[in-house]
Amino acid sequence: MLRNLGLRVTVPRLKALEYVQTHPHADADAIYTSLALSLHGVTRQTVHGIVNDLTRVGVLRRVSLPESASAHYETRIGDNHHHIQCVSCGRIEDVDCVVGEAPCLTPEDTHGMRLVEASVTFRGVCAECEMRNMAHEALQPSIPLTQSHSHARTSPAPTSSTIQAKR
Amino acid sequence: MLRNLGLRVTVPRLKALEYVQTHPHADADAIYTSLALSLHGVTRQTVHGIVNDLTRVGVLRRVSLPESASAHYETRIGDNHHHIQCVSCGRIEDVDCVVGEAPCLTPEDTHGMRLVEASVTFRGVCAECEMRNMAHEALQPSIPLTQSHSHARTSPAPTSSTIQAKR
DNA sequence: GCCTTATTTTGAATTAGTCAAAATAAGGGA
DNA sequence: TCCCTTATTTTGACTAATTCAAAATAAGGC
Ligand SMILES: [Mn+2]
Ligand SMILES: [Mn+2]
Ligand SMILES: [Zn+2]
Ligand SMILES: [Zn+2]
Repeated sequence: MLRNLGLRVTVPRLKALEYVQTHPHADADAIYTSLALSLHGVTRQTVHGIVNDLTRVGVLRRVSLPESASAHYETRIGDNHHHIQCVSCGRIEDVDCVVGEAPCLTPEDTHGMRLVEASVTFRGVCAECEMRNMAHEALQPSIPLTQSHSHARTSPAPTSSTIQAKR
Repeated sequence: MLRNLGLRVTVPRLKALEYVQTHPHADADAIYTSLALSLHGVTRQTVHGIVNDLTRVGVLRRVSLPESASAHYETRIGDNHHHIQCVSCGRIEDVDCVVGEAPCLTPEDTHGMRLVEASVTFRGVCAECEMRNMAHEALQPSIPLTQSHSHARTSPAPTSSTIQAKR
């Protein structure tokens, strides 16, 4: 499978590929952690090399989301799909193209740019996090919204380049 | 303006704000470079503190794009707009909401998540880069697509979690 | 003008990832 | 099956963006 793409078949590559197949949207670190279990001396660099190679030849797709520090990888390629991510726990799920066909959105004004692609990411709160957050609210009576944020810069708030979605 | 938001009015804050107003989508480093010109001892930490504070109180909006390492900031807030970014030089322009109103997209299946927002980023190649690339192509005859990527991991290719856009 | 406390400065740490040279192993040909 | 070339992995160092924490400074209410 890798052979005819000009890549040598190695244990790290096979294990990494298998992991991503069973764990869609895994990031380099998750893959590394998994490989480290079975192989003794794998390093993060190895994993980065692997995902770069596999992405280049088209076996993997690199999924880079806004607000998300690390890149994620998946084997579901070829079909154009979007993603929805929980703003609380970071969990990612696939979302089929909203409009349908692959070319799905076009802006009014491209500012003279040749449009290459449109990236759509939905953000939300998953059921588990919703539940957990409710529990927390019960404990923390009412959040002091206009808190005069003392010394500590408390805001880990995920503000983003996003638009309100219809519900 | 900052005062009644509970923030003290300081020189770094005013300068940073002014810079972002005149340079939409500036990142922390650009702001820092600008401030460093007039103020002598400003540090990057100061800038990060400022953009965090201003983002928290809603004076700035943090724009985080896929494939983009650093966050960008703008004063155009409240209206829901998207962005188009040149994949070659990173230049960012505003794009009005494609669908119109603020709630603009909804996925078929939210996988049980409460939808919070939808982030849409267009990617393209700006006129200048298009021109520059053409010049390069003239020099580099035809790109050997199936290059047996020797030792060097050559791919700085910006693969992304995106969908092909209609042209 | 003083004092409290928010803000900035100083200094260090973290995370995701890249770069390059040396060691190792894949797999095509003998 | 063994060998050799060269791709891949390992080792080790480094960058960029950002955060954390303690000490120094300055805003602005009194
Ligand atoms: Mn996916
Ligand atoms: Mn904008
Ligand atoms: Zn969640
Ligand atoms: Zn450009």
